[in-house]
Amino acid sequence: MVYFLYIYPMQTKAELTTQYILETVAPIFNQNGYAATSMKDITDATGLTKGAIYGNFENKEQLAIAAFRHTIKKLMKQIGDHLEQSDSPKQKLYLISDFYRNYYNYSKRLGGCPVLNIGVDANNQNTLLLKKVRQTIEKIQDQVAALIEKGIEAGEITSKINAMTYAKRIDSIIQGAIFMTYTMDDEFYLKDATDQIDAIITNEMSK
Amino acid sequence: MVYFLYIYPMQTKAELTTQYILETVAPIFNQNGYAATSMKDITDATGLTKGAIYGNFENKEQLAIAAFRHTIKKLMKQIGDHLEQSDSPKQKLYLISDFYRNYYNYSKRLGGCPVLNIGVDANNQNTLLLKKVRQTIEKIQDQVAALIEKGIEAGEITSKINAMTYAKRIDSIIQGAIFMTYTMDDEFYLKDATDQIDAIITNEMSK
DNA sequence: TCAAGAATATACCTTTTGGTATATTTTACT
DNA sequence: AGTAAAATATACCAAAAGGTATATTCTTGA
Repeated sequence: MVYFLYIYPMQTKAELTTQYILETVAPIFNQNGYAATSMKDITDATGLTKGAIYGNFENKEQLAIAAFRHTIKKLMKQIGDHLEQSDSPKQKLYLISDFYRNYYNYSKRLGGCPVLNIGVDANNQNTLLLKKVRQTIEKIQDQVAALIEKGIEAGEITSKINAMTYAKRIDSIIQGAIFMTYTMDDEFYLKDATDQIDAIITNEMSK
Repeated sequence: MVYFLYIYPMQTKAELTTQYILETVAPIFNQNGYAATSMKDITDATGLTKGAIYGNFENKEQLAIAAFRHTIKKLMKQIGDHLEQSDSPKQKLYLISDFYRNYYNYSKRLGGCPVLNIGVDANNQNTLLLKKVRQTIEKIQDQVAALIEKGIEAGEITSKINAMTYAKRIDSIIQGAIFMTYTMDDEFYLKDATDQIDAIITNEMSK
């Protein structure tokens, strides 16, 4: 019995199993969608039985929700880490653009863009999941808008623009480029869109 | 027997049934996605039995493909009709923007945007359906690019821009706005995006 | 109007679905 | 080390899935 191993992580074996299930299952739900993912897909991928899955999650829907949250958490952390390269709000805006420039390769590991995939999949299908997607989009937009506001306060960005309008506009452009890049399997869209966003920051938002 | 009734439409009763099935089923597939639409959903919605459905379509997949084509045909006709309001290529570009400005209300009747919904749904799921979506996107972009080229020839649009680049950029912006409008149930995105496209036509594309 | 052929309905099949009760194993703490 | 509790596996369930063979009904053209 190696007791000390359990002291620092403060995780029981069961909690690790829950995390393992989410890590394994999240990309599958993201890629296939809710209805197209069966419990057999899940047991096959994890190597666990239904007993184990249903011991950790109430049902398929709750598992899908937890899986989405797991992916979003990872994604948000990744973006946050990327933004630490600069302290300037304006530079952080460029860094957001920079993050999405290479988003195709990165998000493939997640099973695609969770916001796009689950957003479309849940629309008119799963109310709870759609709610989570909306919360995520709102959170991202709030953060971008806050960054713009900070830039205005810092004198880097012109006060003539409306922060939330630009946050929504940038978000919308990025989501469109993600959809096009995936559907056409062509990175042109993400490269071009991020170029355009850079131009917006430089030409419209800068003082 | 009212023979003349069948002279002009040149459609047998069976052909009308096929059309009726597609008209009824297309919005369901579009809204729910392929996997989440069951044959029971289809028989319930049409009031027909499996015998009738499978008499008219080989299987569920072929029905879904035919349904997608049916919706796209309707959509493309609608756009084409809308563009007839002007002969000027540049004005036609404004009309495309104008069409998508009110796309939320219009596309709801189709069960959502077929390009977005089926595009995301078919990605990594259904090869044939994804192929059809790609063909549709390419067709739309080719038409927009052709319009820009014509505008350049007519001296309405500057020859400095690359037609296909702008066609893809506009398409990507629109798809993003459609996704955001549906997911957030907020027409701001489509209104703002079409405003931005108008600005691009006026400020970047005009001579 | 009637017969042949086409279209549709009925009844059924196998497989898979999400989910669960219970048996077994593993974990964690004294 | 032993035991209670927690976690996981096994075996099963009813319902729903996509699909089909066959019976029935409807269309069509002579």
